Amino acid sequence: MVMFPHCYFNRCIGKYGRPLALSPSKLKTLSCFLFAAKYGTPCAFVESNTAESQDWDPCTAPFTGVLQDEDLLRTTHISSSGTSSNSTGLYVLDLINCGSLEPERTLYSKMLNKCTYLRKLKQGRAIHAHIQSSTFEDDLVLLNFILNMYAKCGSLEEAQDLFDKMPTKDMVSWTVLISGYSQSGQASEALALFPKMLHLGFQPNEFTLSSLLKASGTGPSDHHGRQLHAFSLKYGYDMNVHVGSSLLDMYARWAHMREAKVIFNSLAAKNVVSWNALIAGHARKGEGEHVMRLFLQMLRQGFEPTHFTYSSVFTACASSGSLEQGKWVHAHVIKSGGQPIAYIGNTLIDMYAKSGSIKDAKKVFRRLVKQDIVSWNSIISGYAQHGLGAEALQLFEQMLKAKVQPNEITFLSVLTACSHSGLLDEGQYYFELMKKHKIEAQVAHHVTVVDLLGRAGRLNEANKFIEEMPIKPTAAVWGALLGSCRMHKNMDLGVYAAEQIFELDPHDSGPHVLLSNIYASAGRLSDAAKVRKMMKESGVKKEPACSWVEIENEVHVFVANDDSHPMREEIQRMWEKISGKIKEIGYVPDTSHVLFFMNQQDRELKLQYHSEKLALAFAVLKTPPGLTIRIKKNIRICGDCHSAFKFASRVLGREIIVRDTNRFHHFLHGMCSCRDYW
DNA sequence: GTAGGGTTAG
Repeated sequence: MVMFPHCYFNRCIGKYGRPLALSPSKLKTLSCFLFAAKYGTPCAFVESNTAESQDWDPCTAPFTGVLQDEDLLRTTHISSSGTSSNSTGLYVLDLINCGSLEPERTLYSKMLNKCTYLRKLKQGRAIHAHIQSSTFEDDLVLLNFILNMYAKCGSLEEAQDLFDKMPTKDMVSWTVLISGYSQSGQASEALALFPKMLHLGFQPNEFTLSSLLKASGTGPSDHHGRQLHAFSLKYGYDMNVHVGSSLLDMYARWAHMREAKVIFNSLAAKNVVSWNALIAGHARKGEGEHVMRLFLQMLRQGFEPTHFTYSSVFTACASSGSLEQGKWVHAHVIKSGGQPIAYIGNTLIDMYAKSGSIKDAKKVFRRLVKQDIVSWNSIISGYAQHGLGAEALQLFEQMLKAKVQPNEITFLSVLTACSHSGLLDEGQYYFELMKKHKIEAQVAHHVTVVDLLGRAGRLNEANKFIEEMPIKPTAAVWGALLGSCRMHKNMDLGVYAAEQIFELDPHDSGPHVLLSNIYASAGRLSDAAKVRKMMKESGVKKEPACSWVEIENEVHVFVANDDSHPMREEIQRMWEKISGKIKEIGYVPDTSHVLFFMNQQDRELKLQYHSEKLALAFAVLKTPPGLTIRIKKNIRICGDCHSAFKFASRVLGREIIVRDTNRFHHFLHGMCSCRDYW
């Protein structure tokens, strides 16, 4: 390499345009540039962290970075770990024509790697162009670097193009392309390369297999994954910890947890990734207890959880609503210290919101160093689920002020907030606002608008809205209308909506029950019976209702009419006590939500043992007076329980929070936060 | 020397 004369350092200028004197001592801390490409764009600089004043030689110092900007090049100090900061504040001007330096091959590769890591496609392209006019034009290793740069920067077209034109390819070339497709979500393209490479005589290695397996975890069917599994077994790759982890992750993504577990157990050497993949699989299925068990097991075996682990654990806590467990794990994160809160902050917000503590969710949100789109969406959605519509809308406006671009999820949360708080005008306003932000309304957005109009009693408008939808209405859209018809006792439109649903999704029990209830409350008992019969004949089954409460870190599950609980007699006595007290202050059992063909007494009896009531009675037995009771349900709370809980919050003098599949209900002083919208 | 696996909002 040509020696780089020291006078070139004078071309470096400081932050405010003044020449920057780079004394040998400064060279120790500041970076200086070494190379400028003919085209002016790509530049590398070296960090003199190994330098010792005069002995330091810029030509032999290790490369650690690439200059980033185009014309006026502002260098970003890049530490050897690859993270960047602006600490040097060094500006470099006019690097063009500073010499006819011919870069070394390693220089190209280092620069390409930095472009790849920093996702600098433009600079990468310039380096590619430069290489094409050099003697390294056909260098396989350098071409692989370039290929990797295009693939990682998301330009799969350029990657594929280069791959096709490469005079020779090796396993790395194939793996780079496969992983590129796999990482950019183009699973089918990645998987299609597998037979091609076999055909050309290339044997996938552990790297290739991992990438292919990742693709099959998100691909169109688990068929490819099983094929790859067989291949791994044949060549003994299944024992490799990387391939093994990928295999287990692939099965976990297909929710084949039994197979995932078998692979996990068979792994001689497990690592954090294997644990994370297994935990994430169970977390995706909402198996909270299982996740907690695995997490503890992992700790006991001396593995250090990463932010991936915590994210999955919090996701699991969010879906089971285990506030105590979530808090415990949160404390564990803080105690263990090492985990950057930024990575897991968003899952924490979600966990607290879904476990019923919106206050803690807000606290975490406020403390985040940087609030990104996911943070905002999580907190807005949290407020929406708790029926705090005004607060959710306020946050949304704050988000716009903070110049964070909302996406379709943001708007869905905003619309849900309006729907859960009965804010009709606001809902319509924000639905229109989506167009301004160039976000296309999806089915889910339309559902919330139908819901909003329907609840407000504007059923015909809601129907008209559905008719004029630019996309095909789904069962969920008609379901929103049907629910509103039930609420406002509009039988004709309700029947019409139900018919649409039965065509689109004949196996859902919800609409059948709603329709039969609509008939029943209109006095059309024979029609109601017909719907029930239809349900029975077509094998439509209702999901068994259950509720659960968490007491002292343990989850207790209750099923309707459950008489298997060891404390059932005490629980029943407690409910009777509560029931007596609330009847005194005006509670009247609302039997219209129960099967209409029962007599009044049977209906009341049936209602008494609704799972949420059992859960409430149990919680009252097991917790000190005054403490907030948190109950979770796997279906929506029924009208009678809703009414009973309002009275119960008064006679018990404590807050009861119920999370159902739709939202949160905070019962306090005889009222509910949903203001009877649910 | 270049290639691989694990999170988050609906």
